Amino acid sequence: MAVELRPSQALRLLHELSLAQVRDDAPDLSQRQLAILLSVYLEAPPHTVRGLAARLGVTKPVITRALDTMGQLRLVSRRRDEADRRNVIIQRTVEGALYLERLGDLVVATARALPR
Amino acid sequence: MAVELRPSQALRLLHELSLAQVRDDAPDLSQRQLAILLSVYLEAPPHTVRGLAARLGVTKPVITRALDTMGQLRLVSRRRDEADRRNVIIQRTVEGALYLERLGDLVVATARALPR
DNA sequence: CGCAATCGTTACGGCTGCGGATTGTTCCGG
DNA sequence: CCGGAACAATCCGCAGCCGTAACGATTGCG
Repeated sequence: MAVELRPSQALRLLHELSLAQVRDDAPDLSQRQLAILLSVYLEAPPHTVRGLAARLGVTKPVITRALDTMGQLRLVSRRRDEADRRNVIIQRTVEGALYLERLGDLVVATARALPR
Repeated sequence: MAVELRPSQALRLLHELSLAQVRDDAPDLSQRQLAILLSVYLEAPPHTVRGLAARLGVTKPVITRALDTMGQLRLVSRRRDEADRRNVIIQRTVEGALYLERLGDLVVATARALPR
């Protein structure tokens, strides 16, 4: 067990985070998009459309569309799997890593400012 | 300073939370809706449409629409301010309190399970 | 070698939320 | 008492995401 947190603190944390997200008009990702992004960056590659769909419990078009959107934002990129050209490998990008780095820092800073 | 958390832990926390949210097909609120809900439940009343709009930095129709949606979900309710009948007072509900209670517990449980 | 299976994408109709402008009601100052 | 200000709701056209059902490309089994 690592992070001790009371329910009231948890809700305050979510509150501050949601306010921060809403205010700065960054291209706020949907819950699904964020889940995909975090899966790609935190779990071991390779990542495929089918694998992500199974991981999230959603259909494949959901993944394809989310990748379209996040690809335009340069948060992820796609590449054909040359070993099996039916597959598409989802890859990380510098912009995506930066996005998550700033997001992580925001959470840390917000958590640190919580009343005890 | 209360809650110590490293960036990698923060991202893992978000990852687990987003996966949980995506999987159970609960009526997942948008970021804005969540921000409104948390403002209503964590900040001191009374809450008005105008006040919430200013708090979030969005226009009033955004608040009205979000209240429509969350009102149908019974997460909040609306009442005319009898003192100034131009105002609408946003009120908490049992269902809303329960929703946030479960959400807070989920965050706590997820945080507790994070690797040190 | 052909044919079913797999994989990702696209097409379609529908739903929801958005911003901006407008409306109807209520309040208040002159 | 009345005209403007304040407030929330509604209307409008638009953009994004949804689920289902197709589709084209690729693979590998029989």
